[in-house]
Amino acid sequence: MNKFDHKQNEQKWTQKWSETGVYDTPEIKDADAEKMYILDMFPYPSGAGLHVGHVEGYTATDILSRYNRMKGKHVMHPMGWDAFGLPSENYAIKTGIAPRINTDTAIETFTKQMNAVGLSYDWKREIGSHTEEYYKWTQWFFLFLYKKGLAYKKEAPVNWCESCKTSLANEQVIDGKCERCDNEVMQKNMNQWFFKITDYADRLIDGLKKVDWPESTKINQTNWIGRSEGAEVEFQIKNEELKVKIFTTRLDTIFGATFMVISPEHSLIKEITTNEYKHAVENYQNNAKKMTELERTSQKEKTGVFTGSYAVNPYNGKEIPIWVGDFVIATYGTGALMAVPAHDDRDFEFATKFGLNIIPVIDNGIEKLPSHEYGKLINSDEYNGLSSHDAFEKMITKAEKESFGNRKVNYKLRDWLVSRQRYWGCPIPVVYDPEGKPHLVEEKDLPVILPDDVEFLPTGESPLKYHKEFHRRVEEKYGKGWSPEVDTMDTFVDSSWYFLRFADTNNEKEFASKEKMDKWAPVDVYVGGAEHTVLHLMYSRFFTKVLFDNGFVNFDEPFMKLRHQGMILGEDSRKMSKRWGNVINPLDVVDQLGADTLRMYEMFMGPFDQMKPWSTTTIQGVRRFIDRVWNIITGENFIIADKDSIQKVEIELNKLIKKIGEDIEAFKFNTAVSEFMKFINFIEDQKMTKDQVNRFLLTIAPFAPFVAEELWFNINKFDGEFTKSNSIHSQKWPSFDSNLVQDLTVVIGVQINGKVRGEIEINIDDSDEVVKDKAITNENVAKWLESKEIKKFIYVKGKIVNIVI
RNA sequence: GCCGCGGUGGUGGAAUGGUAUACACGACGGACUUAAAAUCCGUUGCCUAAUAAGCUUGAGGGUUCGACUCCCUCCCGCGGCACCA
Repeated sequence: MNKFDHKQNEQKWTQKWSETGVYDTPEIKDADAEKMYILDMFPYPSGAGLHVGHVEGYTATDILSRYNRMKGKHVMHPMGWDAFGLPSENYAIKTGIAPRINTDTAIETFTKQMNAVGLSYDWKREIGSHTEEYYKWTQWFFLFLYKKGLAYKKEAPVNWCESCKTSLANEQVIDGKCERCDNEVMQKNMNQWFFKITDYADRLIDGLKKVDWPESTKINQTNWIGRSEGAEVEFQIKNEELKVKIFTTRLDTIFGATFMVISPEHSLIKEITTNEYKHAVENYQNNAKKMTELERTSQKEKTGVFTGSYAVNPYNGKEIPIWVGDFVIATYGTGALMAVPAHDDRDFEFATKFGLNIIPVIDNGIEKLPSHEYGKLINSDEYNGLSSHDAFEKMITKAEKESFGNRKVNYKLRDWLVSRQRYWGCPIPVVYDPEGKPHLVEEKDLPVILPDDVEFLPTGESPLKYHKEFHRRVEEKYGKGWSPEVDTMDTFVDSSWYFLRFADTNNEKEFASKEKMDKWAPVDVYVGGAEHTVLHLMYSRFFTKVLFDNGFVNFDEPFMKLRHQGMILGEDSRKMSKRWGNVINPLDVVDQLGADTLRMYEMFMGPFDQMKPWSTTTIQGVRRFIDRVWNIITGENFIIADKDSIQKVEIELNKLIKKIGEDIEAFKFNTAVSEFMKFINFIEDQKMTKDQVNRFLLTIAPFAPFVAEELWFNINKFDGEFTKSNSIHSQKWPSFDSNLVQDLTVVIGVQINGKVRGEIEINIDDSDEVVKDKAITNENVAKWLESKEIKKFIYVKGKIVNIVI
């Protein structure tokens, strides 16, 4: 058996495709031409190079892109680099190699590897978030958001690792610990820049209705935003002019409020604490301050201290003690809550520990307290007997009328902190005057250039702080005493708009022209890992909505259809990692078995979005399949003259073409590959016409572009000259004849009382009577029917017969 | 704890109301070979002498002529959020 020479062919075709521009994005001149924007989440170019997980997602979008090009759509399928980021900076600290140098090296490697896998990117549209041409516009977005009132600076607590001497992003805090050194993360107040994403909370929830995304991703985002509807109610402090405001979603339970708890950071603590309890409260506050987030949330028991003060319930005038407890979160709601121990777990725990009253006020048929279900009110004076819902309405009406409360919606979502005390990121386009007041850099002066020659000092502070030229630039322009912002932006800012830049990569006047964005955006199909279900996807949606509101784009959701690839595990079913020694390098696979094999194997492994382990034996089977395709088609006398078209082959080929098209569109690549295998099993002892072979090759071309191109070229010759227009990847997707894909005769099962007892061959148009006759006279069926009465006869057309006896 | 996804042969999986186990891997038997590899042919859910009967989609119940598929209860695994009032 001959083998497909993957090494020689892959090298040859990669070069020819690139030279002839087979994958260039077409210019849309014809306004009616249907466009298709297919995008992968752009990768961080790490020194480790491409891994098999990348290849899975990229192969899927590649198949989709090739298929849609063949379907005559104008496809844009670009690739770029999310190049700023911490790993490169850490590597630089360790080795002294500047981030720009190791990043560019990694990009070169990635590009080579992607080409080796046969990915059909339009490299003419390549972008990198670390280039001046790109980050000029990232800075422009900062100015834009500021001008729209959506960027502001304030002092706020940030995650701080004392050992690394740096602030950390939320996503770099794993279970309360620093991801790099495993030290517990502290909260530290710093003056930081924020984007006001909370203004868009409701629209970020509502917009999810109109996109085709995995349900779990939508739910994750909705939960992250954490909208909850309730009420704010003010409680008067007994014997004081002060009021404490609480937030509750269960106003209906307010008659069951037997105490109040406020967070240790609450601003009123000083004023309401009585002398008797002052010492204890201050102690408690100091303790809370010292604790890390992790210590505070992982305490087994509730803790708290009494302030000595009482709050007056506005509904019944009852006085309830005010406690301080660290389970109350200062930044959520009002930082104070009314505790209803009969109907809330935490309040119940707290009340039990400190011997506070527990009064049930909801009858929901559950004996055991605490009970959360809604029900009818009890122990609630004039509200007794009302449903929870009606009571809420009546109570809120009273509160609004007497102005001690109002309806309120709260969100878990916080504004987006974008300042990072790091070097390898996009500089924030802000300068400070001698008084320390911030001023925006003017648009015409962008970009604020990130210097390359920084020193990495062991202090952990932003290296830009000590870069003399970076400061001198500002003083020269603005005057003595002026200084630059030395923090850089979160890399998620870079990736919040990159998909728009692809539409117009060389634009020097705008981040992208409206005309080109209208043509290409939004992204039609977006593929990437499930680890981005919240942050990147939500930030991009936020940016898009701001642009929509300001007339830059005519859509307000950036990614219409989204799919996540499942993680590929090591052969031992563990996550691939150096530690387990189970890492598969896709380039080794390309070298040994070829790119077509790697691509088809990764598609064959299982459902696209599911986690699945690598198998070095199963992939051999896929290589065998590629070799069989090669052997059969190059075999002597396999291809027969056109006039002798074989009907049997024609039917199977038409079915194949139909099924593959459907599977690609449904992201069911695993079943598509098995269909190809079935077809090859079938065709082995058949012959095909040249036209049939061509149509088969066209169908498999998106999956195995190298072997398909080689066979296509060998069969069709083209006078030995390869051009863009005679590439198999420039051809039309074959059509199928719907009359041929419908079987005329089928074999169906005959069941008796639901158990299959025999099978019969029927004509698809056979009448019920004919089928019944065939069924009951069938040998295997007849013996079960002897001396039995047929109670019911069911025939589902072309599917099954069931006889009830 | 809450929310979501999943559980099918020895293994990855197919089938989303109609013949469960397609396709592939592995295993076993055979051909070719001095031999091995490669390749090719056959068998392969369990039980069984059997191509007979019976059993089988995490467990139990229900709806239906018919359930991997729909409904209820429970168990297990994975992911996300997590003292959010």
